[in-house]
Amino acid sequence: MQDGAGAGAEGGILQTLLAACEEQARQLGEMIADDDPWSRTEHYRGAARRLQCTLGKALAVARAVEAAAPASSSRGTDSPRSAGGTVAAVEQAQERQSMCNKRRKGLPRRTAKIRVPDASLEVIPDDGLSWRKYGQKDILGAKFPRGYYRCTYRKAQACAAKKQVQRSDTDLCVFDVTYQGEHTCHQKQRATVASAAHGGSPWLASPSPRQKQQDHPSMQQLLGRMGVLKVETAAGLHDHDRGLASASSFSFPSVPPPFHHASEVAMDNHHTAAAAAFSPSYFSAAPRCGQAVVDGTCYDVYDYEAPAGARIHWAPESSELGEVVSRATAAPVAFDYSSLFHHQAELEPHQLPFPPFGGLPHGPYQ
DNA sequence: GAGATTTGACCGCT
DNA sequence: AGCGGTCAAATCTC
Repeated sequence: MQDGAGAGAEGGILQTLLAACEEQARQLGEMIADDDPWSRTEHYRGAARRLQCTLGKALAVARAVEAAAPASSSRGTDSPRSAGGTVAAVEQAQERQSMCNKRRKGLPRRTAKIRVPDASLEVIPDDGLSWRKYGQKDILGAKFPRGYYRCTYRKAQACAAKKQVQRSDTDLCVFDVTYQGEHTCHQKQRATVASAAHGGSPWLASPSPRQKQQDHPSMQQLLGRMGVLKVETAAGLHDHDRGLASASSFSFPSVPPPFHHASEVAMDNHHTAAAAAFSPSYFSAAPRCGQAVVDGTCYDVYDYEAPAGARIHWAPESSELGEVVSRATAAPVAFDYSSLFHHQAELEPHQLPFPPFGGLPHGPYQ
């Protein structure tokens, strides 16, 4: 392992830069939390630019560190990057736990981080699929237990899909959701959502899951309310109609990382000042791939793992910050959400931690 | 009573 | 040996 003074100095710089990123991201979050999100576009843009500037510096340092590190850096052992900053350290600790799980099972795993605005909330958005809890475990080093879920139709339709839900230690508003295996069942996701509106489907362990399901809109419900998708980029605004057809043409332009895009989703419901942003960003080792704010409830969706071959270039197998940064910098990509739906052989829509916009006219969601 | 959740015990991997 | 993942009986909710 490279442990030279140069790498150490770069690690210190990286730590400083990432700390600045964290602060700027926090400021951006505070702006978003303000009352009138629609009149603060310029503030968002300014904050995003500052964040982009700082992240650009951090990326340059990370690239240098990555270039200096051996190609075969192990993920399970200590690496020089691990001392590079608090974010990286936390992510690496999470990665260690995750890798322990990966070694156990060969099934593909995808991890999403879902943010809720209120740390007191005990449930996270329903993903539209029906899950049954089969276990809960206290995880070493984790403040919160991990819940184990599998598809409700495991026996009826031999569906092997599973997921694990664990609240983040560092941010009570964040839930780490790990999906494992694929849904081979034919459960009607949208129907599930409809049933949730009438009493809910079980999703998370909570004192009264059936009751609480009514109190929080599912991601499917959130997206179902979306009328117009306004994608705001540095070049301006683009409107997209709802539905799969739009999702198919929903492709962000290629811009230099780290702050590729900022987008907003307008809702057709007047009384819900709702906005959603989709911005693959790199201020976290787990890039956010989606966010929705509905009825004052904000949901961030991250995804930092993907099945091999899936066109999620910012989702390396290892979520070590250094690797994320390196790949993102070395090969800037146009994040193409449509690829998630086009390449079904590689990544089925129902494998996603959240449903496609407006649902699917065909396929597993029917 | 059916179906879902809880929870302690067990299994298997590292 | 320690830990994460799963099982299954007990319990809960509707």
